[in-house]
Amino acid sequence: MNNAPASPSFRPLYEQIKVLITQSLIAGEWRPGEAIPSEMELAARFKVSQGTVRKAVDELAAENILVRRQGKGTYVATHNEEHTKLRFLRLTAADGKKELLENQLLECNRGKATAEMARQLGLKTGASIIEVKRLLSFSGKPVILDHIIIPAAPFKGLNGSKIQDNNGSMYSMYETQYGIRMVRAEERLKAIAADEASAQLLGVAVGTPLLRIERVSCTYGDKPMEWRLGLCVTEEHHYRNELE
Amino acid sequence: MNNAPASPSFRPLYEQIKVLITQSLIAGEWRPGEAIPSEMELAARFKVSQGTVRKAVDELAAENILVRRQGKGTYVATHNEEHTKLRFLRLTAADGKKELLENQLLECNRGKATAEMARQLGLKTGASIIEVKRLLSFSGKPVILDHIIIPAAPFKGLNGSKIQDNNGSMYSMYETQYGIRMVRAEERLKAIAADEASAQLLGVAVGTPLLRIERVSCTYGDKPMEWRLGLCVTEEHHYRNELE
DNA sequence: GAGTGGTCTAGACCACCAA
DNA sequence: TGGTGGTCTAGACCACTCA
Repeated sequence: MNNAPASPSFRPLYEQIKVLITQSLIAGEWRPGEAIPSEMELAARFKVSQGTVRKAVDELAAENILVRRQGKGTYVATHNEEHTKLRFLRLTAADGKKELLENQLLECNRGKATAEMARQLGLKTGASIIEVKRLLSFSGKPVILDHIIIPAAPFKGLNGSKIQDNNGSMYSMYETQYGIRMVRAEERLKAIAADEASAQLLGVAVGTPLLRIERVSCTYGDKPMEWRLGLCVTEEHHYRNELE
Repeated sequence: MNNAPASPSFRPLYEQIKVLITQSLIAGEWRPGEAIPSEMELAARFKVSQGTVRKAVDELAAENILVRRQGKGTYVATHNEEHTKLRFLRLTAADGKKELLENQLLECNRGKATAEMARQLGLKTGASIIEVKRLLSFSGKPVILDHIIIPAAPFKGLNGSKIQDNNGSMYSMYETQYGIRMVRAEERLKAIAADEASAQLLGVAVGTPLLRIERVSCTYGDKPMEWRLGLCVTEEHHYRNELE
């Protein structure tokens, strides 16, 4: 119905629709795993043509924020399903075999954000945080030692048992317990030598080369919500990456 | 003009157009950096509407195979321009500063593919290959020790001086000298300890943890064309990655 | 069969670029 | 000023899912 691109703010209509849909996701109007309204309904709601909604949804689907299912509808993407559960876990066995993943919780404490951590997570220095340490094992062998920090405010009441429930997927837990979905993450990888504490937990010799993965994960609107440091034994595993 | 999806092979028209465009790229009809025909011309050539061509080109642009420039035309993507030159190089300084990159050629030999290498590159065991070893330095400090293997057939006449010419970018050289563009790559990362030879060349102590990057790069049609093993000192650098 | 997303078309107008 | 890609619309028909 709106024939010309809106003159005041010159951004394409479909980008404005994208923003509106994202805002509804932030507001929790549709939770992870739920269906959003059909293209026709959205078109009516935003007073644009179906094609414009389609382009907005196409891009959100390309960003793994929505999932289209032909004949059924468009859904809010989730880390819960088998296929997408470990989407951010790039570590696989060298021989490509599928492995059983075990999760051992080591610590779960409250604390205050350091200046550096506050900067990473967009908080104020000294803000309340939750700190988790855990050990992930593949087929019984320790492989990843994780140190995870999240702001306490959005994750009220989080404790060790909630983490244990979701068979090791923190992202799955964030979604089902708090409706918070991580849509993007940035990682920095380095090779380091295992120190005494890490070596003992991972069952390797001190000085063993480890892959150090530092990750900041963001929810809708690129808002950082989790900082994570993983130390990985890469003797029998490697980190897969695709460049395009 | 074609109102119904073609009945014999049921694939969307725009996918067929994508294939046709890709074939022209393989055939070298348009070389890296050149403009391809306008959307209207392509639509006429393939006897479809402009919108269908647009969708095909959109996807090829999303895959970094084509580049659209509003008001000018659509171009074959390249590794030559400043912005895209080091697209596959994910290593950056820890402090984010820009650095001067130097390239020191160590070896450039002909050889025969081992069974494993032949498998990786889609060749027959014993096929002729070219083997390159080089050292990349950032601001004078050695950082990456590369071992590169490519099939000899498509790269006739390649030698050390051609590698030196393109200020260290092999991909740039492949394009300008042979019209072969790498569009995709798959990497496997591990942490290993520096052996004697690597340690000496990289100027670190034996046993220093190194980031080991194994990469297979593919040209149009996902045809593998280069295998590469990089050993990286990550004391002052890290490998950046974005997960979506 | 009704409803959803998926494809294709045709035509209008806008923004950008170069001559 | 003319050509290019970019946006938006409207309508037709196809493919898939489910009741």
